[in-house]
Amino acid sequence: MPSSKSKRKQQRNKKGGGKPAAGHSGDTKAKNVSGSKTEPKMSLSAKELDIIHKQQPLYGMVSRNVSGPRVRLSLESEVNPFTKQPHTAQYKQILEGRKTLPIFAQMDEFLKLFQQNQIIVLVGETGAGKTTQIPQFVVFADLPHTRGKMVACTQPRRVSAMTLAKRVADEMDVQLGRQVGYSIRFEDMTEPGTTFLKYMTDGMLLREAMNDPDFTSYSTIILDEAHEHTLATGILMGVLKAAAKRRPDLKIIIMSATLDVVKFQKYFNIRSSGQAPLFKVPGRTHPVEVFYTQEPEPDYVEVAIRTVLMIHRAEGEGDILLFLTGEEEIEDACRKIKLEADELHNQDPDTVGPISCIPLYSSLPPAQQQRIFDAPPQSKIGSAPGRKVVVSTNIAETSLTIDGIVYVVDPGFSKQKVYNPRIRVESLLVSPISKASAQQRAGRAGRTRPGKCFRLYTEKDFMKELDEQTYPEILRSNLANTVLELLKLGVKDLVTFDFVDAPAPETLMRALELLNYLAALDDDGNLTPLGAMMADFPLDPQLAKMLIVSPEFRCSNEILTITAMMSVPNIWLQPANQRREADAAKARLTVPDGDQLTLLNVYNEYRQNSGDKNWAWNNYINQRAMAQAENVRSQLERVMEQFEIELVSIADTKKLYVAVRQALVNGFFMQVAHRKGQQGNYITVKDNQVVALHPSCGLEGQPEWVLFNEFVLTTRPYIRTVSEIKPEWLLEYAASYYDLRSFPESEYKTALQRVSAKRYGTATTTTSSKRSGSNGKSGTPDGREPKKPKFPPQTK
DNA sequence: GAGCACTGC
Repeated sequence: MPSSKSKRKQQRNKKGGGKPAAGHSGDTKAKNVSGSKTEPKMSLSAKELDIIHKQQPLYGMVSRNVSGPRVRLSLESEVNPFTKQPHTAQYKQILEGRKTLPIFAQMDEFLKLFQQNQIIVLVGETGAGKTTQIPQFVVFADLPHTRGKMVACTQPRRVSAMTLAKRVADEMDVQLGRQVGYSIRFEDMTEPGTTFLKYMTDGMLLREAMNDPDFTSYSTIILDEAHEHTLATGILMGVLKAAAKRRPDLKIIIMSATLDVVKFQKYFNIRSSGQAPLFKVPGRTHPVEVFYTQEPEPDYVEVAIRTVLMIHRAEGEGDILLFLTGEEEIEDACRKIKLEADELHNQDPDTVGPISCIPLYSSLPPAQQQRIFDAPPQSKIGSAPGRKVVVSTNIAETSLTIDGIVYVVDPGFSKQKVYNPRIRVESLLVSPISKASAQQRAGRAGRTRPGKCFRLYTEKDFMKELDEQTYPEILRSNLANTVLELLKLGVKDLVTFDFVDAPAPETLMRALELLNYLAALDDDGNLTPLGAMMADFPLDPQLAKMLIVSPEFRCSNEILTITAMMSVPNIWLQPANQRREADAAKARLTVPDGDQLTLLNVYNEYRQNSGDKNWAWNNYINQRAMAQAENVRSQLERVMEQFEIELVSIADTKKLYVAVRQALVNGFFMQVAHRKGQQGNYITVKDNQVVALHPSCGLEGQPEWVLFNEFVLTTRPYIRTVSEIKPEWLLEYAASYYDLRSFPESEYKTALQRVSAKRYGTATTTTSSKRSGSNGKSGTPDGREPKKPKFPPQTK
C-alpha cells in the first residue's frame, strides 16, 4: 500500500507546487471556486461531481486557493481524500458531530483569511474545537502532501500532542502515525514522506529548528496555547518571526485562549503590512457564576476548607475542585475536609451526603492521579447525594481536565518560579495568580453544565491587584540553556534579538558569562565547536560540558549515568509513616564522597537487580523516576555516538570516584562552596552566599570544599546534591575562572592561594597542566596570562 | 532534619 501511494505522490509532485492536487490539468474550475467574493458557485459538471464523490475528493483543488464549499464537498465524499479508501461509518458519525461546532460554520471565513495573510492570530476559548479543527482546515487549504511539506501544530505538553493527534487521526479517518502523527521526546510517531499533519511539543520543534532554521519541512506552523507564555513558545515566536521574513511562503497561525492577543498581533507585524489579523472563535462552555468575598481573607487555606464544606452543605449535586499551591498544603487540606465532612454527614445523612476527597499533584504516582476520575461516593437511598472533592495544584488548570466539576474554589495563589540573576538562583514562591489564570480556573466549573466559582478574594482585588497575564516564563528563568539554543539557531546578537518579551539584560549577561566560562562561547561571543556540540544534548550546559569532557577522565560511562540521574525528578521515596525505614534504605545506598556518586550507585544497583521487580519499592526508590533515567540515559548515549564520544570506565572504584568528581568540576566549577566556621555554614565562591548543606545530603562530615548541583531557597538557603572536591582540581580544570587576581578578598581566596603556592610555587600565578584540553578556555598553557573575556557585555 | 508549581529537549 505505501508504494502505490508514494507513486501517486511522485506524479503529483512532478507537476509542481501550484498545480492542481489530483492530476487534473485544467484548473479553471478552481478559479471559479475561489475567485468570487460572495458564496462561490461551484460550476462543476455532474461528471466532475461524480469524480469528487467517488474517486478523487481533491480533484481540481489548488493549494492555498481553496474555498469552504469545495472542502465540504471533499469531506462528504465516499472516499477518503488522503488514503482513497472508502470512509468508515465512524468517520461519518464523527463528521456529524464536527459540523455542530461553531468553528465549523466559520470555515469559509477562515480559509479566506488564511489565503490572504501570511500570519494570523486566532483566539478561542477552550472547548471551541480550534486545536482539532483549524489544523484540518489548514491541511485542505495547504494540501501539504502535494508539495512534500507538512503542517505542524505545537503544544506545550506531550500528552496534548499525543491525544490530539489520535483524535484528529480518527476525525480524518486515517491511521495514527501515518498521514497524521505526533512527535515528542522519546517517541516519533510519524512516517517520513507520508505524515503531513504533525502534532508536536514546542520544544521538539525548537530542536528541529536547530538543524533547519528556515523550517523547510513545513508549509504552515500552528502555535497553540500561546497564552500560556511558556519558555519554548516565547523562543519559537521569535525564531518563527525571523523565518517568516526569509520565507514568504511559510504561514504561521498563533492560537490563544485569552483575548489579550493585541501583543501578538503587533509583534507579528512583518513587512509593515499593519498588525496581524485576528480571527475569533466563539467558545462552547457553559456559563459560570462568579462569587467574591466581601473582605480580604488572611488565611486562604482555612477559608478554602470552610468554603468547600459550605458548598457541600448548601449547594446542589456536583463535584468540587479546590486549587491550592503544593503537596503538603493539599494533603493537609484533604485530611481536614474529610474529617469535618464525615462528621457533618454522620450527624445528618439526609441533608449532607458522603464525601470523597482526592489530592492531585504531579509527583503522585499515575495510579493515584487516576482517582480523580472515580465516581463520587454512593449514598443510601433517600439520603443526600455523594460528592467528590478534588484538591489540586495548577496541574488541574491546564494539564488535566476533570469532568463533572460544577464548583471551583479559587484562593488566588499558585507557586511560581522566580529567577534572581544576581545570585543565579531559581526558586519557587507562592504568588497571586493572574486574571487570565483566574478565568481559566473558573472555566473548569462549566465544562459539563452551568457552574459556580468562589474566589476567596474581593472583586476589587481581582480588578486592581491581579496582573492581566501570568508573567512570561522567559522573564522568570535562568536562560543559560535558552541562550545556547538561540546561538545554535543562528541568532548572532542576543541583545538586539526580537523577543516577544525581552529578558532582563542581566539575565542574558549571566547566561553568556556561564557559557563563556564553559568554553561554549569564545571571547567574541561566537559559538565554539564545543558549544555547538553541547547544544545538541538535551541538557543544561554544565551537564553537557561535563559529559563531553568525561572521556578525558576515563569515566564517561559513569558521568553518562549521573547526568541522566540528575535530569529526572527526585528518586527518593519517603512515605510519611515509614520515614525511618526510608532513611535506613537511603543510608545503605549512600556513597559518603558525594551525592552524585550516590546517584551512580543507586542506578547501578537498580540495574544489577533488574530481575527483582520489588527492588525499587523495597529500597524506597521511585520506580518511575528510575525508568525515566534509563530512558534519558539511552537518548544521551545516542547523541554521544553521533559525536563519537567514547564510553569508558575505570575498574578501580577508588580511582573511579576521584575521576568522576574531577569530571564534575569541569561542568560545575562555578557552583562551589567553602566551609566557613564550625556551624555547618558554607560560603559560595564568588557569589558569597551563606548556605548550608541540605538535610538530604549524604556527605560524611563537612568537607572543606564542596561542589553543588542546586542552590535552593526554602526555610533558608541550602545547597543540594553535593560532592566533596579538592581545591587543586579547581585551579587545574577551571584556571581562567579561578584566576585568583580577579577574586574578592575572602577566606576562600586565601585558602586557594595557599593551595596554589604549594602547587605552583607562587600564590598569584595560575598555570595549568591543561588536562581538560577539549577547548582553549579552561587552561592557560605556557604560563600565558589569561585573556580577560570581553564577554559578557557590560550593562549599565 | 527538609520538601517538589508545572512543563519541555
